[in-house]
Amino acid sequence: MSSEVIYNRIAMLRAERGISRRQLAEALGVHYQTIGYLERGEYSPSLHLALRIAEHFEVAVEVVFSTAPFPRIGS
Amino acid sequence: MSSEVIYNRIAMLRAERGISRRQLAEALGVHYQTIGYLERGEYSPSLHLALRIAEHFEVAVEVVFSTAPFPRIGS
DNA sequence: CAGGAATGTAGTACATGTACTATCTTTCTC
DNA sequence: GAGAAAGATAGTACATGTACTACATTCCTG
Repeated sequence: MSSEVIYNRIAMLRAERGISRRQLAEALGVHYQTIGYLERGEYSPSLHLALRIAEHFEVAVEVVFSTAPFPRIGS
Repeated sequence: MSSEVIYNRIAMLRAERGISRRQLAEALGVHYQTIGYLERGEYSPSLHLALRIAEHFEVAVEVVFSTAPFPRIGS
């Protein structure tokens, strides 16, 4: 029961960098559908994958993932 | 195959604060054996648990977990 | 219109994370 | 020495994360 929702900004970070899910998946070495599942919130990644995603975007884990919803862009 | 090793400093943080595994487990709402498994490296936590652990110790996720081994105390 | 790129949906299969119980050591303290 | 506290080991059961395949949809471009 580790079932609380985790919010993420993968889609935003991806949009910001202008890369597709497939490109991100390839860079991370995971299946491209896995990125889709994460962005849609169907489940949250393992810690290992989360660390690699944050590392790939060169940000802290908390910048990408949070137990609380991220604020909208206009603060 | 999210099977790469993740290192953690849970035992150190716990020692620093002088709390037992059971106390930490209780504070986090997980089974005390789960903390044991994590400290022994038998597996790494879910992202949700990792976020809660970092939050509990009031540090960033990367302070507690890393894909690379943590340096020993005498740097 | 044909075709490709990006995304969504559906479903199977397998590995891993977590809970839980029980038993064992070791260490500390009375 | 008895008992408690902390930790280790072993094993079962179940939920979730990831891979993978196939197909549908939308949008863009030649």
